[in-house]
Amino acid sequence: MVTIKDVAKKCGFSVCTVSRALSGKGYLKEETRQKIMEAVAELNYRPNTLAVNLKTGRRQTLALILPSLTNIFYAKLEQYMEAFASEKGYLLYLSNTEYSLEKEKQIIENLAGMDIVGVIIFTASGEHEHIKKLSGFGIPYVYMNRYFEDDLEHCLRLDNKKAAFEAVNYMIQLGHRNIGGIFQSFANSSYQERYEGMMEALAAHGLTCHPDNLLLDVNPEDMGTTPARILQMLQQPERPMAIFACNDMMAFNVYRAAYILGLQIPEHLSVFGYDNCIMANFVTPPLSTVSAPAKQLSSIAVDFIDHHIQTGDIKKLPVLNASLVIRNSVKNLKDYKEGQ
Amino acid sequence: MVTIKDVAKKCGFSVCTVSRALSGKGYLKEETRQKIMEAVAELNYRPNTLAVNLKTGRRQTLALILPSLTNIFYAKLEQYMEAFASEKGYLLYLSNTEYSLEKEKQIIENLAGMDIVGVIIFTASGEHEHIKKLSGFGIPYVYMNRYFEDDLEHCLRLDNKKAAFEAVNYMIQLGHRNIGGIFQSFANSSYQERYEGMMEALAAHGLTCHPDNLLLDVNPEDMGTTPARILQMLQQPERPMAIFACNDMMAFNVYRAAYILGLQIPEHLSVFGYDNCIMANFVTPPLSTVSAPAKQLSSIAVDFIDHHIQTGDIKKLPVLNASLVIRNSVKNLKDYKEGQ
DNA sequence: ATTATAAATATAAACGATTACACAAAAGAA
DNA sequence: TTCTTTTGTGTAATCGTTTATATTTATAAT
Repeated sequence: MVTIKDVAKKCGFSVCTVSRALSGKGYLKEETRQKIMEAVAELNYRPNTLAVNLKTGRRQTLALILPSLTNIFYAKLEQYMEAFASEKGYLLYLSNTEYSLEKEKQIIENLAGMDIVGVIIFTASGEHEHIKKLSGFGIPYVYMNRYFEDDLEHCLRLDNKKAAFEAVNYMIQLGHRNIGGIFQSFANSSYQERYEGMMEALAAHGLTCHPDNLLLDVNPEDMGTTPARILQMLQQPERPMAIFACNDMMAFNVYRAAYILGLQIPEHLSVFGYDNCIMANFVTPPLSTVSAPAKQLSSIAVDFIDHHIQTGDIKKLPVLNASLVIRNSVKNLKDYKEGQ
Repeated sequence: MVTIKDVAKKCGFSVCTVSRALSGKGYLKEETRQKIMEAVAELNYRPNTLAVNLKTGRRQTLALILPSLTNIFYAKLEQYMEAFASEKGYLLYLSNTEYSLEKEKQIIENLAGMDIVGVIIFTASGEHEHIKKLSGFGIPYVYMNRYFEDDLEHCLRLDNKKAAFEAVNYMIQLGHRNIGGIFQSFANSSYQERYEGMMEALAAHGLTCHPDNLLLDVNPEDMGTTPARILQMLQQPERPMAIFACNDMMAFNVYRAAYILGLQIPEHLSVFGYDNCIMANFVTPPLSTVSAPAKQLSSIAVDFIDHHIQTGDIKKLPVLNASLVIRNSVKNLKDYKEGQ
């Protein structure tokens, strides 16, 4: 590696002068600067950020911890995060836990020693003691879309319950009565909230959901049993006529099951998703889904961390609302009846 | 920040002894170790990796530069890369250029100073002088799925031409004659190769492609004109009965256009994709596509970099083959004819 | 008891940068 | 000329670690 010392030797000035020439601070003869720059160019010198950051104490990297990147919702978020972070002068270090708590813990543990100044995390599990530790290291952090009663000031939340309520309510309004649901593990509080929203919407209309039409604790990564469970649900005599899926990926699983069974969406089966990922536009028919304000979410998260770093105090985090994006995956039974 | 000095002070031993206790090297009384560990725990001390890496010269981070993460193919690759990298003891620094050459250049420029020891890049453009510079900094790098004549030893290639040939040939075998194509910019050599493969397959059967059935230089990010161009192509009297798309995302655009026009796939229109991204499984009907060996690609790339770092020499890179994954998006016209 | 060896700890020099401080030369003011 | 002030450059301390070397103490060998 070529160091600042090599440059100094090459051009005959002191290390300090070279450093000055590069940073542009302090007095410097133009001629000297030129010579130094020449040497820099010739040697292909680049300052070692390890050393620079160690010396200056400037730490400029934020960590974004996601459970997955194949869920396109996270991929979209990553884009926004990167944009906002770089706007504020931070680099983004991306980490992917693959839904593993172990990996998450390991990453957090490493973070403390890395030159990381803030952490934005979509934790995969309900456990979060390992994350709270970051406080001890003086590293600001924010949980995305999670509800932890004992650490609420760090939770940037979405009103998942309300959004799910609205989605299910929408289906009920269109005349659906027999509505099924598919949910991932409640260890992720946001899924629990979506579940509660669904149940409340049902209850508000005096409806219930037959246990056979409710899939709980479904594992998104499991390409084996997940499709099987959905197929099974759809083959019962009392099968649901509409399904609320806890996220788009689950909704796409329903699409596939429907395809296999020869069921047409929305004619024979209605589906509602959650995430509004890009593919929701491209499936046939386009999926009606809940849209989380990814941009806003990202902007607030980065701003929260930045503010904490700059001032040391904790900004109050809002609870954001998601909205419904209506496309063509839910049949309107009202029109149908009237039309006949 | 709590440093090793603080720990030393707290427990009354020297900095050096504390360092030893932590690394487990050299002689150390068990009692001392215990005391030190207590202090470490009490102070919540974590070594500063900036300093550690600066001192040890151990640089352990590889950079993976992708043009996008919303293209799920890249997301999948990221997963494998991370797995293989961590297997070899590297961390992965992920960077997303959003298809911008400017951003790519900027990232490369920064890399030289960061504690980055190797670069794996899917460059978005045909320009690559900025990447070749990495050699000057002593940073190993590998281009993924690109063909650069003047830097071939760093190109990990897929035989895109062959794969495209096979895909189009497959459609021809099933009886298709009027086949259209959709391609992104040829600045990305891999798309040019796919184009050539298609043309060769056509030519091999004495077929050609009407210019109106060939969309070139389509911009994947452009949600405006891209769909419009596809719709237009499909509304011509001489519209193609089958389409070879340069990647799955483009194929999904065709799906959407077909949905809008009321064309059924594959009954009225056949489609072949390229990438075998996860969603190819979930669209209706499941998409036949070219599958790049993502795992192998990742493994070889990481191994190449690692080998270069360890030994200093450049391993010869192979040209990998992609394979066809046949699902249900291409109609079999032969059977159809015979069936009638 | 003396010496050699092993075990436990400390001192101090790095790693590659930044920067406070010191110093010298040139320019301007008296 | 002499004293300030400005400009240009160098010296050396520092960031938080690791580690070669030195030093002390305990143990074993003679």
